[in-house]
Amino acid sequence: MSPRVSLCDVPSVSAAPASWLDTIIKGDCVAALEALPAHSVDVIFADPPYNLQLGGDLMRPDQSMVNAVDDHWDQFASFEAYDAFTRAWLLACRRVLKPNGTIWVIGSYHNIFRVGSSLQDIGYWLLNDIVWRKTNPMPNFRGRRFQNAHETMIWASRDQNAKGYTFNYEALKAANDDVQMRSDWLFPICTGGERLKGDDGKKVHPTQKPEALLARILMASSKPGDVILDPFFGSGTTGAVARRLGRHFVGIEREQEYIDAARARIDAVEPLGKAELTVMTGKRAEPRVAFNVLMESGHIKPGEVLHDARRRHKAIVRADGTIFANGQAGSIHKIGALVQGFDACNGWTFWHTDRSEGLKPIDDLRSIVRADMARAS
Amino acid sequence: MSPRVSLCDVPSVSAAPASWLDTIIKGDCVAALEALPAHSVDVIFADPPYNLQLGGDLMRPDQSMVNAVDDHWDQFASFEAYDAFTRAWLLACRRVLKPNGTIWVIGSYHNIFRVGSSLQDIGYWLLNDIVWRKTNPMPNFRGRRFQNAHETMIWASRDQNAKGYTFNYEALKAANDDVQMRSDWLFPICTGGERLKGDDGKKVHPTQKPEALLARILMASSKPGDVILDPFFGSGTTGAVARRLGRHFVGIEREQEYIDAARARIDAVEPLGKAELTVMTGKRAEPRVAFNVLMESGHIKPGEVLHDARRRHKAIVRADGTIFANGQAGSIHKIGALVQGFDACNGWTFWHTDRSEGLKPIDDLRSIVRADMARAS
DNA sequence: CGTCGTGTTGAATCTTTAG
DNA sequence: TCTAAAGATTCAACACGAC
Repeated sequence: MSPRVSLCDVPSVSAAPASWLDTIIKGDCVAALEALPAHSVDVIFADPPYNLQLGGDLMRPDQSMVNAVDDHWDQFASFEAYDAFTRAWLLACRRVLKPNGTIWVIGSYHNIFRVGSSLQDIGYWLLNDIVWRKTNPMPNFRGRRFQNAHETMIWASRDQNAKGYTFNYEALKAANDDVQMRSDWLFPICTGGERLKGDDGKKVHPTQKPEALLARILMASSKPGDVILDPFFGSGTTGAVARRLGRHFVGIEREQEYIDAARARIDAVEPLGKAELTVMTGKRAEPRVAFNVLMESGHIKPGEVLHDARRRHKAIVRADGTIFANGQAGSIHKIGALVQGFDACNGWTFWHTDRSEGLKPIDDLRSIVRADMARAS
Repeated sequence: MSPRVSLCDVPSVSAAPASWLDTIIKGDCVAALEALPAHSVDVIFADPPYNLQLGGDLMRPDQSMVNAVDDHWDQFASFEAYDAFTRAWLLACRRVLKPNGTIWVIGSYHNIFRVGSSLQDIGYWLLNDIVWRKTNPMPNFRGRRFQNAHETMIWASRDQNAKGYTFNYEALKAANDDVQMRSDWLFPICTGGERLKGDDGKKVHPTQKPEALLARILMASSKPGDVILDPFFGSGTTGAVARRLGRHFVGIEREQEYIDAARARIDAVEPLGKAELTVMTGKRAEPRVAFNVLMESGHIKPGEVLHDARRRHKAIVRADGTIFANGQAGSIHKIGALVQGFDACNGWTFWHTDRSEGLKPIDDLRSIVRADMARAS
């Protein structure tokens, strides 16, 4: 845990393990990075402040308050200030990165465009942007925007012409039902037993990342024995996953509270054996097809009339993806319930198209769309 | 199709349709934008050059050549040159945008970070970043990166404090099986019969966007009759979808070949009828009905007791249109908040009448009054 | 031991109108 | 251009107690 190590330009294939390996360095990330040897790190994962720029409090519809990220470390005076901060830590990271090393940075639309531009300006070479799709994101409570259901990660090499960075293409493909791993990943946010909580039962860190996300990142872009650096260590997810996967880690963190929690967490991790390190991960099911998908894919057209199985009721499809009957518009479920006088209805089985083959439930069309999607992917 | 129209600052509610509506303007996009009146456009969709920075030709494993986007319009000498270009057209767009207008920009990791930063620097306010997940993306042939399976769109308002931009939240939600629309969208890329092809059988435009994508964008963020501008019109997907959905369009394009293809394509589009285009709206769009109107119309009488849904609280209606509980009188909202100990409350859904049918929210009475008003008018 | 109902929560740039 | 008031708004998990 001593940040003061002798500077050396050896590409870190030294025999004796460095003293800063598998430790958490307390302090400012730029200063700590500058005390590390150059070209000593294989992969960097960085989860910097997002610069959320929140206004006042936000209330849920039930009048409970949303626990906002309003910590002091997320406050920046301007885009210029945030850019200066971003450039500083990205430059310091680039110095400690091996020539064939890569960096991952995660962010939201508040900051990721600043980060991406800075990466390019500094000389990093973008390899991919990866979308983390959340299975269970927070809703948009006011109904004035789309639900913010993803975050973006940028994967970049140190230089445009960097050769030989690690990318375990074959392993990823094998783990992904023998098709290459895409740039959109589906994971739940970190909740339940994985989420670190203090004695008061409250979450230790406001933005703890799920281990599954880090596991895929490290399995994809590093090898056992590699050195993984996280300049915004927080609750230590990067360290915990690195240790479990047989990688070395270096964390940098300013807050003692986070350091203590991270160290205890990492100490409790049982590293996997060599055999188990081969491969993991897999595809998550995602069969949901909403009614608008049927329209957008051309299987149902605006103006078409839908019937129930006995032709007692009918409804007209509109371009916005709602259907119209009895003077009211709404979802296939709502209108299905309305015309029957019920509280609820499964519109997929209730409503039918009436074409040359006769009445067919619209659920049949959904099956076709699902088959198309499966064949295409 | 005359780019030279007289400059006017009228907010475009002029009686006679402007001559540039539903036309394709030939020329440089910044010059053409500067010839349009200020504050005249509701929604902009822009698909700018991606600045792809491709090195040499890309070969598939079978040594066939990938038909990369290497047109001259996609060549920029440096990030600085691309940024200057980006700022210029984004500034010109901002001038023609109505105060409550919004802009969509689509891009890939090559350019979207430059675009997003420029949007923020210029003063646009980011509303969402939307991920277009492709069901059938091009594979990564080299196996050195993740399959690039998505593109990113940024949705932004003209200013941070812009009020009243169009977002058809309720319709999107209804079409999405009654859950709010997320920021990750799944669509196939444009292929098959939809893809414009020349006499030689080759695709007319290298990056033709699918109509389904534009349809969701326009259904989400515009109304029938709105003006939709596309400064990089290309093969005219924006115009074709706008026409079909009953919106006006303005396209700007430099290449005569694209203009010809787009015009023929748009001319063949059959606009949908008014009924199919009606968008489902929620309570926000309903005329305001104050509580005292319920009393004046006899739907609620002074002295009646209101309850919350679980009969935990009650209040008495007074002749002046206030209600009384816990020793205080005030609006249905204020007293609803008071009895619950909250800062705010929607009294329309909180308070219920208790008559022969049991508890019913007073919002139901408001619906009846609205229906009466509609019938009378 | 389940099931059901209730309550809590997560990186959030989250309203509109009248006066 | 202010402020105050009206009024609109949530999805997937998890935890916990009751039964």
